[in-house]
Amino acid sequence: MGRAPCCAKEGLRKGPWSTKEDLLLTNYIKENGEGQWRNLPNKAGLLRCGKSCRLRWMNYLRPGIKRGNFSQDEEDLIIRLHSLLGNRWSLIAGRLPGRTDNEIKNYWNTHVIKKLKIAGIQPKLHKVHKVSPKKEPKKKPKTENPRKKQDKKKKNNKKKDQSLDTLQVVFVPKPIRLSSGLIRNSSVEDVALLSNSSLCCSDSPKMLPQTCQVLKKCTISEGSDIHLSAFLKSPSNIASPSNSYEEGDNNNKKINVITNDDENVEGKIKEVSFIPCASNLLFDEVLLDGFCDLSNESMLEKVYEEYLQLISEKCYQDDPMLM
DNA sequence: AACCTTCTCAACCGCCCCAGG
DNA sequence: GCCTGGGGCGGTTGAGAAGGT
Repeated sequence: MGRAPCCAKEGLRKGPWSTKEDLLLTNYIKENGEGQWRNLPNKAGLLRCGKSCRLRWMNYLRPGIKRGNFSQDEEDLIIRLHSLLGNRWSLIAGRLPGRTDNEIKNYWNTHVIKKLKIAGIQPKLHKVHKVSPKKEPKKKPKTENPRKKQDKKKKNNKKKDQSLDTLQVVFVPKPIRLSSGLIRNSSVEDVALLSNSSLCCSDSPKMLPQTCQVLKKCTISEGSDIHLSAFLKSPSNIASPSNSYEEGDNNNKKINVITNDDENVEGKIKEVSFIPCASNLLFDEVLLDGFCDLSNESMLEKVYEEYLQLISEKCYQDDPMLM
């Protein structure tokens, strides 16, 4: 049995939204708030799919949406965030107040890529490591139509492309979802990977997540609730000199930390700790391998410095929960 | 002016995660 | 543990606009 579509497709309007529809949607949300998108069209008197309503609201009608051209600062920020996060537009959008993921994605695809190419820069390839590789994708019931056929074709091409990519892929860590409470509870020295706010860290400029360059692989048992924290550069607090393997039973949490053998890690890792927390962090593996350009340490440091500066400028000002 | 090509971006689609039953 | 619905995300499309010939 297949999953029911998000809404009955028959008789629904598609395409550009009219002013009247916008008004209906805006008024309804003003009165009743966001959410319940599935039922919203009926209640609001709209002949639209719930998803379509959500998209329209999120991308255009929501208060505080910034329209128009991107400033140079915004563009720089996008480029840097993209180099760190890849195509995770929602994360990038989270750091650009008033900009939506869709807008940033469009801007990237139409403007930034072109600019980078002209400048002779090959935008970094990113591939998000799958959270649960063993999980089979859910099969949908097939009702062949031209669109579906097209999609199939696309899918096949995509598969082919991915297999080609695997040799030159840059792995990006899967974002970790943390509740705001945990962020507040964490030490100011912590460096945390957050889904909602991308890579985040303390406001202490010396606490750079330097270990990205030496941390080869973290394996966390499935279903672990963890808080990845405190990657600090400090010669006086070395976990282990060149190859670190830690296993601990912290509320049944199994932790393996393997550093890159090829790298001289001495003096770079103070601590790698995983603190159980209330949020649901479900992943098998975080790969930081290739996350940064290992061959150029100074460049790495520079990028992080810039990033941290950006975070401190943009993130903490706009995101009180991270304060 | 007419036609063709390229570009832009709003909107759609399928997939996935997560919470709740 | 499985199933289902809600919601969110990223990739892609295609109509209209802009530019070129």
